[in-house]
Amino acid sequence: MADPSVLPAYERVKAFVKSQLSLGVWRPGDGVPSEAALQQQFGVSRMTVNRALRELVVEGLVTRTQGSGTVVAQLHRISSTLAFRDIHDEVTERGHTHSTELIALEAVQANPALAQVFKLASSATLFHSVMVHCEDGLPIQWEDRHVNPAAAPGYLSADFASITPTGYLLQHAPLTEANYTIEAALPSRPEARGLGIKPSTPCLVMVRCTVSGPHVASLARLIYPGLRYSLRGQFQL
Amino acid sequence: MADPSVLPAYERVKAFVKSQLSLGVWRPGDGVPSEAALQQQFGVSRMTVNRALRELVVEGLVTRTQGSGTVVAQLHRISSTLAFRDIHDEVTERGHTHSTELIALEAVQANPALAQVFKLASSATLFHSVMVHCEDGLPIQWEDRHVNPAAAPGYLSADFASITPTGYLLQHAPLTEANYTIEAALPSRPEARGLGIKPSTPCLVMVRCTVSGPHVASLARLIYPGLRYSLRGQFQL
DNA sequence: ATATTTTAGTTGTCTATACAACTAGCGTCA
DNA sequence: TGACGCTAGTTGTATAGACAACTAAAATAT
Repeated sequence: MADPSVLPAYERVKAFVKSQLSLGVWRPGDGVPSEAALQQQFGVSRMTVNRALRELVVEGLVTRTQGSGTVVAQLHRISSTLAFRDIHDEVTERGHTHSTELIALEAVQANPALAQVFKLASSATLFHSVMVHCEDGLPIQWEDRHVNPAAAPGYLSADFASITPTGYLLQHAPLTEANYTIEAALPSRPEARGLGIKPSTPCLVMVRCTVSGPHVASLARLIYPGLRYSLRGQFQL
Repeated sequence: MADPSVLPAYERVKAFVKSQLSLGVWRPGDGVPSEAALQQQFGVSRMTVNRALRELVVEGLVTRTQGSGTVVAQLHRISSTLAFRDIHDEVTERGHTHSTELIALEAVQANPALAQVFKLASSATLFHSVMVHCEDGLPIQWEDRHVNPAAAPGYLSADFASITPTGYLLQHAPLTEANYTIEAALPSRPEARGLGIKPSTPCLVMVRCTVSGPHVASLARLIYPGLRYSLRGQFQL
C-alpha cells in the first residue's frame, strides 16, 4: 500500500508555493524565489524545482521569464476549464437515461452564410440534422447541425439511435480545432415546441464550430432550456 | 536571433503525436508508443520523451497508466479555459471606457440560505453591494454581491469608483477557490430597469462563489444582457 | 553624462543514469 | 482448474551535470 501522506518532492515544492499564495504572503507581482534558492531550501535537485514551477505556470499561478525570474501571476484571472462532452455520456454518467428524437436528417444546399463558414462554394451540398436530446424523457437540448460531407461522408446513414452526432463525428472526423460562443436567447417557435417550453423561456444557446484536418467539419447550434441546464466550473488553487 | 523553426526536442515529440492524432492515424483507445520506442525514434533521452507525454496528459490528449502504457484519450474533450477577469480590465482592454453606477452598499443580516453558503450563523452580518457596470455608457452587467466581513472588513468603505468589487476582493482576500454556474434566465424587474432592457430579454446569469483561505469570501450574482454579451472559447489540438 | 561592454544571476533545455511502483501476462505448483 | 509467484515491460520520480539563452544591473569606455 502506498503511503499517500508522502508527497513527491516536486509536489512538496508546489504545495509550498501554493500555501504562500493562499496565505497572501506572496502577492500578485511579487517575486518567487529562484530555482537555486528553492533547491537549497528543499534539498532537491534543480530539475525537480524546475518541474514544480513549470507546472505552476500551466496552472496559471506564476509567470516565468528567462533571464529574469519567476513572479506571482495576476490572479484576476479565474481561469477554469470548461469541458464539452458528448451529451449522451454526460447524461448516462449522471445515472439517467438518454434518448433522442430525430426531427430531420437530410442533404441541403448551403446558403451563403453557411458556405462561408464551411469555406465551400455557395452551391455546395451540406448534411443537416435536427434532433432533441432528452434526459429521462425530459428534453434538455435541441441540436441543429450542419455537417461537411467531405469530412463525414456517411453521416446521413448513421444510426443516431445508437450514437449521437457528436460521437459519430468524433469517431469519423478526428477533432483538430473547435470554437464556440455561448449566449442567452429566446427559442424560435419550433425549438420551443420541440423542447416543450414556452417561447418566452430563456435558453442558453451554444454555437459550436469544429474543424477536422483540412475540413470545417460541423457547425452546431445547441439550445438548452435555461433552468433545466447550467454550465458549471471550478477553480482551485 | 533565435531560429523559431527549430523546435525543442520535447516539442518535436509532442508535434509528432499530435499529427498522428489529427490525421486519425491513432484513434481514441489506441496505444501510443512507449517512452523507450519514442526515445529510439527521435534519438533523444527518455526524460525528454517523458516531458512531452506528461504535457500531453495535461492537455487532455492522452492518458497514462503506470505499468501499463500510454493511450489516446477517449473523448477528445473540447476543454477550453474560460477566464474570468475583472470586468474593468476586460472593458478597458477592448479600448472602451468602463463606468459603474452604485445602487446599494450596506450591511445586512444573512438569511438562512446565505448563512449556509457562507457557513455562518443565520444571524450573521454580511456586506451587500449592488451596482451596474457600463461599457461606453451602455449597461452590460448587473452585479449583486454579498461579502463576508471576516474576509474583507473594509469592504463598505472601499471606493468603488476607482476599483471594482472583484478587484478589491482579489487584493484584500487572496483567492484560493472559486466555483460558478452559468444559466439563462429572465431579469427581475429592478435588474431589467438597471440594465435598460425589457424584462422579457433573456440574460446570462452567472453565480460565482469565491473562497479565501478559511473564509467563504463572496457570493456574486452577475447578470448580462443576452445579446450584448457572450462567452467565447476555443480549443486547438 | 552617455553609450557600450561585461558580468552575475536566472530560466530553458537536454542527457545519462538510477531506482521505485505498477501492470499484465506467463509459468508453475498445488 | 485455480491460485500463486515471477518477470518483462512500462511509467513515475529524482539526481547531477552541462550548456544555451536571456535579463538586468554593474562596470567600463567614450
